Amino acid sequence: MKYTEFEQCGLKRSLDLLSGKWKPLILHHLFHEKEIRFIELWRKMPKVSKKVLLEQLHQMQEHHIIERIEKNGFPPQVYYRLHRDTKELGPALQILDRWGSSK
Amino acid sequence: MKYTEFEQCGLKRSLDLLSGKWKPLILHHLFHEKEIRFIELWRKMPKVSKKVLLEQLHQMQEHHIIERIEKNGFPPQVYYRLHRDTKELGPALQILDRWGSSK
DNA sequence: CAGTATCCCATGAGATACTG
DNA sequence: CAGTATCTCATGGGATACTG
Repeated sequence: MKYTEFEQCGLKRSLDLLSGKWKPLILHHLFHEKEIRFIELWRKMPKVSKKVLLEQLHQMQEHHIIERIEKNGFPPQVYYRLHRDTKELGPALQILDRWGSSK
Repeated sequence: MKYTEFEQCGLKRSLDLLSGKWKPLILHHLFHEKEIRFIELWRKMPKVSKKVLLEQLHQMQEHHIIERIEKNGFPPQVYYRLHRDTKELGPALQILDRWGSSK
């Protein structure tokens, strides 16, 4: 994500990081469940292809918005949860959630 | 903006409405200045084409995020300001602004 | 189960010129 | 000054099949 002199606006940065077709939904679920297994998350979002859901998750990992936890064994078990820093956003996201529901 | 059964999440709705390449910046300016003339706003964002800036503004109008005020005369004078409802977002956007600056 | 590899397409946004 | 009209292109995301 490029970040030039004219885009040094924290708000833009945040919205860029949090937007994306499925990221808000992912956040929504992770704020409710704390830790979700990949397959569970996928089931809650039936219209995304696995590829795209993984893309979104990987981007969010890169940006330290979520964390990936792998538990060894077969079949593989992978969980996702919010990153520490992201929890600060709780109050903000709640306001947005309410505001968005009335729009 | 389509809004199907699987996307009925206020957070998604909000982020969809507020994101867009230049919308966060527009919000940033309007939260600081209350009312800005189009040409002024454009000058503060030198890298957008007029067409695109207008597109973003018009979408934000449609979604009742901002208001357009036209003052008669020639040359035309058009101002933009936040819509009432949008001001509720102040606290949320501030959190996001701070968070985004540290990312 | 979790993740990759391909191929395809719609849409957002850039450049530029024009108008009332 | 504010706004429209064209044309162009990158990229985000969809469908599907495959792998460790």
